[in-house]
Amino acid sequence: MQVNNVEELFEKTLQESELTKKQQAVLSVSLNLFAEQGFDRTSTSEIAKQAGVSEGTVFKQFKTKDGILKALLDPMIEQVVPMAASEFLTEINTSQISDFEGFLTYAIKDRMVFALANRKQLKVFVQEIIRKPEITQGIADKLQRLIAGPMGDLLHQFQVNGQLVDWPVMRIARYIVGTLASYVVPQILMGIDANLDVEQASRDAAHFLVRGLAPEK
Amino acid sequence: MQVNNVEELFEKTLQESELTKKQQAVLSVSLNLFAEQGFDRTSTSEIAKQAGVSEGTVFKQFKTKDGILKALLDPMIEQVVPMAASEFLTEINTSQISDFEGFLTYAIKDRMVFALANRKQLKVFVQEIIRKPEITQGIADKLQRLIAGPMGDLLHQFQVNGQLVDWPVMRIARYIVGTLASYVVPQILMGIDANLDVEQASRDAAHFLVRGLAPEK
Amino acid sequence: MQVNNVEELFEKTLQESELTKKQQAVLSVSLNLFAEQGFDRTSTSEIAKQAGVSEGTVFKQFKTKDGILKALLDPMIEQVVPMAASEFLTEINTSQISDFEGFLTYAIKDRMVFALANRKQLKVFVQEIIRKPEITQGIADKLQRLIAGPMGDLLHQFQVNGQLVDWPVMRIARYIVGTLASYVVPQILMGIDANLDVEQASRDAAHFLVRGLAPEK
Amino acid sequence: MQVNNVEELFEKTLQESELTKKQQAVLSVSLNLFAEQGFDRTSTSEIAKQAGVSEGTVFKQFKTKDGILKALLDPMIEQVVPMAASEFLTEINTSQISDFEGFLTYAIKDRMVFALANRKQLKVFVQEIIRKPEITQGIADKLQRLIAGPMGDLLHQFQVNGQLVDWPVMRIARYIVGTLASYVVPQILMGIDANLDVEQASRDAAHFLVRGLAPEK
DNA sequence: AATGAATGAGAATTCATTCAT
DNA sequence: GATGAATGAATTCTCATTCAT
Repeated sequence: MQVNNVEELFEKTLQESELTKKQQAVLSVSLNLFAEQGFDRTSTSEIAKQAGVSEGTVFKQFKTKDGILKALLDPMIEQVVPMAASEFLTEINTSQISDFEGFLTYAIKDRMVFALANRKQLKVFVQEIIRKPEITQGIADKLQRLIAGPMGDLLHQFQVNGQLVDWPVMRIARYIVGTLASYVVPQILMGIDANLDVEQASRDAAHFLVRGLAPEK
Repeated sequence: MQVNNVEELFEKTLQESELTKKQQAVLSVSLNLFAEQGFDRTSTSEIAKQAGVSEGTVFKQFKTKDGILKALLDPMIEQVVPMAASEFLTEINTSQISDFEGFLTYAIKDRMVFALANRKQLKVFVQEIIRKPEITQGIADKLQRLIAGPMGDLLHQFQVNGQLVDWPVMRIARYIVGTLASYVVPQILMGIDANLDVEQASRDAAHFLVRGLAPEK
Repeated sequence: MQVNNVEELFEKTLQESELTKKQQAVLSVSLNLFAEQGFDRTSTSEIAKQAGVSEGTVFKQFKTKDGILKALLDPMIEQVVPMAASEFLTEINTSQISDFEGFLTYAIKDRMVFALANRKQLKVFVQEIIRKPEITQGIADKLQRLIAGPMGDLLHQFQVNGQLVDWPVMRIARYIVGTLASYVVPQILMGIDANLDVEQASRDAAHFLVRGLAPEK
Repeated sequence: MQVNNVEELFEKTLQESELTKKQQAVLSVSLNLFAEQGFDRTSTSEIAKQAGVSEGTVFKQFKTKDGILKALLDPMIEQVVPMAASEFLTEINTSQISDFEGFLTYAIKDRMVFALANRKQLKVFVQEIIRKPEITQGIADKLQRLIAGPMGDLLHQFQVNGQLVDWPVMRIARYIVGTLASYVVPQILMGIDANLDVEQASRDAAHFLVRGLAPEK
């Protein structure tokens, strides 16, 4: 997992798609504009102008303005919760991490990298979440199932191990996510400047969590 | 501090204002619509219709659509950071709280109540923050000054007391805010249903933080 | 006839009217605003604000916005053409002016003073003329009747006298009016600064006209 | 120089532009409506309806209502003063007109034709001048420079020749313009009917001016 | 007579979307 | 696939006017 070159990750994914150069430009420009000024405040004509294509071209591939949004968010959404659940967790198991702090450090670093690599998409995504309550509910359900399911099982293992306090999994998950967010959210909202040392930050966060979540005497 | 009746707090404030009934209705309806569907997706004609007034009336008092937003957020914004700094902190000192966990419990409960009482405004406020980067920067600066200033001094006292780990204040503040947010953000995003037990939640959060932030042996 | 204090002439007329102070203020402010920015670009609320009255008051006396315009122009319109025809011309006869240049000097000076005293009203009036073709036609008819009637008779006398070239009265009137306008129009359009020496200007204009309109050898 | 077919001159210019038929219709209709009822009293929806296009189309090309006005006036404005100064005056010199009356006849006829060919635009232009004092000042400055500069030199030649009275150039220019205006302004204000015999009128005007401006004995 | 909140009919302008070329 | 002129519904905002107090 490389922390570098995270910036161009989206561009590479673009180039591997079947889209023409112009359609790629539309997506790329749209992502930047949506992140900067919001979906509603970005007009399709502005997208066309900045992408150097005609107004018609914007709609040729993506049909509607919402279609562009979907094309931007769908690939990422599938990675947020599911990847956390499947690839990510199995990778955990295979690497035989039985150490809670090690697990936390790894998991937090992984999600930090993901968040930074998809900073703009996440910003757009958060906008959408706020705007559409039905989405919010859907996300909440998925999260709850994740915490109750695979993630819960994992945490439960650490509780049985005597490495994790005996609180409800929901409460534990809350603190983990909150701590992760305290590093990631400012990065997403602020923009470029942010030179977050991911290695250090994930170790710090894990350290704090391990202490706060240690079994009570 | 009353946790109940939080819902009608805004309505009461409205009635004490100098606005006519109709203008109050405009503000009240606007807050709900902005929170539900976002500022950009709410048309002034929809506001007028739901408030039972003419379109002209909407603009008579607030001049522009942004004027309505300002009328909704300004009173609250002045309470977010400053109140945390002045009234709130002095109240802490006068009540002679030398106990870190006590301090945390009180502070967290206070901000939770504030957040729940201003749930809708905060939702609208968050939308604005995301939309206008210049605002974000302003908020960030204020926060940093708060943490470096009064809040930092307070935390430093606890460090000297031997009740708080010797990490940079910024890091400590990060975890406190992150933990608080982990309770409050879902409430803000979800809507009414969520019946958070503020007393219990603030005790839980403070307890977790005290363990995570205890001085290292 | 005083050339001085021409500025306050309208204000004095106002004070002699039966209008209340507030209604006078409405008229006075309206005249200035109409002259500066045009009738259409002046809103009744702006009038109210500048006049220091409520929006309702503006309509109490004058019923409609057009009513204000009418109240401003009517008194002046009755002086433009008719006065030229009646009071003015009879005064000429009684003073026994048989000298063409004397007549011209007097007549031009009289109309110059009138124009300068009613500068703002004339500006508003010209705007109206341009806007409403039906008015234009009415004015044109009146003028033509004046020139064919009393003014024509007068000019004809000078032709019989051998002091005026034997051209159609219409043509002669054209040059007289054009020459007068060449002094007055810039004053009306420009504003205050222009300090026209009415005495000198009327003598100059008359002198030029007498030479141009002298009988051909 | 053809006096006939002046009516369709604007239409021809339109067709030679790069505008689509619909955009041409917008301009053409706008010119007529602005001239008839004034800029402020003409709504963009009325323009759209009469031009047989959608409201969106009106703004696609010209961005704003003022943009339409600009598109109508700009081409003409560049001809009013400058052309009088450059093309026009040089043409005078090359044709070796040393006769003052000949010069006047030519110049007046030229400007009459120009005014009649741009009757509607001039009407709209005059509306603008009255409305925007800052424009008025600009025009006045240009005119003054023209009269002080090339036009003044020319007039001075005639004074040296002994063909022109020894008055200040400003005064002479005033009478020339006033006399020209006395023919042209009624045409502009009245509308179509006016069948002005340009040949005859320019000869008449020049003749009158030559007499009024002859050197004093 | 005066007030000023309220009205509602438009006004200019924007914008996602379509479609003939 | 790409273009860009054209669309028309929707949006924010203005303004003359009314009316209860």
